[in-house]
Amino acid sequence: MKNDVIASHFELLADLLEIQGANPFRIRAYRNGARTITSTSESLDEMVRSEKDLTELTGIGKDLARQIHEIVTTGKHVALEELRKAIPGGVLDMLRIQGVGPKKVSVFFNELGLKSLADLKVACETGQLAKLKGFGKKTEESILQNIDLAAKQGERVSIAEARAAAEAIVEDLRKLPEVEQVSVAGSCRRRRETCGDLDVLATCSDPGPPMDRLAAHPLVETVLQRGDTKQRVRLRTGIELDLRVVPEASFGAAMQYFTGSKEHNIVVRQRAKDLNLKVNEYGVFRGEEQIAGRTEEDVYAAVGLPWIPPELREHRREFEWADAGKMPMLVTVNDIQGDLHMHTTASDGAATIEEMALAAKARGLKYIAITDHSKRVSMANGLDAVRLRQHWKDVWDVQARMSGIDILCGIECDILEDATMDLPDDVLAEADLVVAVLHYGLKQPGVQIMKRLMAAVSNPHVDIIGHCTGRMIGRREGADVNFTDLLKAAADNRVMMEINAHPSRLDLDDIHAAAAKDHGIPIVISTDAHSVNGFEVLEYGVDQARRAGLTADDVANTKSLKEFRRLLK
DNA sequence: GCCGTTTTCGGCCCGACTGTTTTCAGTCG
Repeated sequence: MKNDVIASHFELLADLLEIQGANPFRIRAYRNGARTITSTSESLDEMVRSEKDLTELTGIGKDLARQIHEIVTTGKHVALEELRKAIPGGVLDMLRIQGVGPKKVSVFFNELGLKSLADLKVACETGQLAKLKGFGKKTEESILQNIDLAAKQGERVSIAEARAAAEAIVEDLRKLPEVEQVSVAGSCRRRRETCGDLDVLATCSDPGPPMDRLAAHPLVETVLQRGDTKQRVRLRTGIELDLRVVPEASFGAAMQYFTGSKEHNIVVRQRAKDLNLKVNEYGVFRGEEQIAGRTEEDVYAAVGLPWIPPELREHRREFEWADAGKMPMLVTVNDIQGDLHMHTTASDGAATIEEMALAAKARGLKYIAITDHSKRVSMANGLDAVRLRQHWKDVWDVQARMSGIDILCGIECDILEDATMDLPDDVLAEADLVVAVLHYGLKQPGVQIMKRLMAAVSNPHVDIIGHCTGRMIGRREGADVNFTDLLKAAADNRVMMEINAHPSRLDLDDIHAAAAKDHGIPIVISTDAHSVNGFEVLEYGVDQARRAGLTADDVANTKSLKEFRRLLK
């Protein structure tokens, strides 16, 4: 059973408890537990079966440990099932409506007996809601307006889409002479894989001009809220954006607050409290006196912390690193010297070997590996042994007439459903670099998926496991990979792990890339470029590596080709 | 429900905006 499944049990339980009006700290305990579970690389299923002590995990106490044990060993979850009996599933859907939270849902269910979004819509249309105590005409109208969007609520957009929109708005606001500073914040600044909404922060003595400017921006569909310092809008794409305007002296504090994550900020504020200080979006205060706030560095310093890179602000290991004085110097795009996964017209790429090499060179890369598909991927015109050997000759020809970049003869070789490789060993042995991947049969049971991955890892010619789960973010679940076993085997067999930089892949994800580092496994960040523009996604891969806390030294393709070759088997 | 190098009980971050209210609750991030 995947960790995410267990975590979703606790998230659902927390939602149901909220509707029941349970102790908010008990609810938070369940949510904290869920967060810990999703950010643990090790499989909880494995931990239970090997009788490890789950309460060693932060936020998992005796009761949650017992419930995890129950879920894993029996497949049941009595606490959750009891609550679900009391509250029909359709009631939970109401939580997705903007402006409707657990308290209101509780009233709808308990006082009006509404059990679904459809019930609620009828109740609004017939004016039943406005008759309730604490409700009025405006609430009714607002619900009617938002109810059809409820299905879309909670949908997240890729980091690429999020950044494109947020950065366009930032650039536009920057043009205003009144605006002093403006920046993207929130999960987009933390470079999460997906964003649920967008956050933009500006400093300006008068919030009017930036708010007016945003409201008139072509990407903006409607203004949802507008107050003295905060404006919320919905973009035409459906995603919502918050603009916060604060005075210059509060910019750092507001950036810190507005970048989050919520969990990270709770720790920062708790630490401030322990020092008899208060942190809010306006600054760090001792009593009435503001002692920091202009820059983020000041804010962190005031609570005894080094500046923490936004990518690490998830309340995972950043405070531990800060306390130990071991905040990692995160890898940057400029550190990358090589790209070890790309395609050409020989399979499904849009550019020739030469065009790809020239484009890579123009981007400052020192070496690349040409890794077209193997034959199993017939729809991508994958290569058999004969075509592949000819292709490599073509690579040599290009190399012979090109200087300033080294080109490796590689292959993206499929790991077939029966756990054999798509090309014979003698062919793989001739390659400079073999990237082994799953493309087909991703829905096979975990046991078979692992048989395939373990076969690839123990193949003497495989150098890298590429996009190891095969997921497509928001569209397709990845394979059921047991990372505890995979990473151990990769470390034992000197196989590297890829972070695929394409914004719809990004696996290894941050959690497992961090675990790979713990195993001493070199990570490669590869673009999987299918055209000369395909190299542009590199930064998304680097961002994922940064979220994993990786330094340049942890990333194999920051090294010179000579040093990189030493990492190969 | 979790947690503890002052604690095994008594805490658990903080503020903006809205709609419904005369002082605040609910929602959101």
